[in-house]
Amino acid sequence: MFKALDPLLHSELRLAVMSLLIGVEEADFVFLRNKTGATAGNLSVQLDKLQRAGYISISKGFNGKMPRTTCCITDEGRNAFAAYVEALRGYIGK
Amino acid sequence: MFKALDPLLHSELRLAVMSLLIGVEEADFVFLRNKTGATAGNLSVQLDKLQRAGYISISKGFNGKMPRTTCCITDEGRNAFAAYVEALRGYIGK
DNA sequence: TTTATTTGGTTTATAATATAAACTACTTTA
DNA sequence: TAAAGTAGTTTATATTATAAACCAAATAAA
Repeated sequence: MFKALDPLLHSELRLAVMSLLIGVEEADFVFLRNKTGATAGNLSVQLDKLQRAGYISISKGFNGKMPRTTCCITDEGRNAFAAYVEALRGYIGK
Repeated sequence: MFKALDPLLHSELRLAVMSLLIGVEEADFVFLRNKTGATAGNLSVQLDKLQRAGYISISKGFNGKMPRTTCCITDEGRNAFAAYVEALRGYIGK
């Protein structure tokens, strides 16, 4: 009845990030920060966790002279997100 | 887009408890422990938090000679649960 | 030109949380 | 009456989330 909820996704900010990334090809740090309203520090930490989990890939480059961190959801991330949503339904119905 | 998720409900065990309570008149400690698979200690702590938040009411009595803790969701709890589910939809779609 | 200020982050210290282990109090069984 | 079980609570610990502090480079202002 109550399947375990992936603790990596059961986190407000990480879930928001995954939710954003699932709908796009890729997204950069500033975009994610703006959309989520998170502080840069918090976002940095949570992106790192998602990357370590293999749920997203992060690449660093430059936009002109400014640094640019780009994130992209992985297949593993997509699957984990789908499984999380499915598990959640056991808690919230529908 | 991403509404804040009530931290009191964004917790696996507390959410499971609320999910159970929303469907019944009342439920006792042992029932909740069995259904959620939680340890008694963890359940005790989380029920206390839900009560302090006003999301459930707890009454203590006896079943014959054995102690019996009965829980019941409050209107506030119902509303909070509904709001939480609604907010979640902003993250997981549908 | 040097001195703020802004941008795009990371590191780290702290507070909050979740959880199990240890404990209490009582009952039932052998 | 000793041991085991029931129904919990308390508390110690590990994990987490978060913001504050920091860093390096770019740009704007004096």
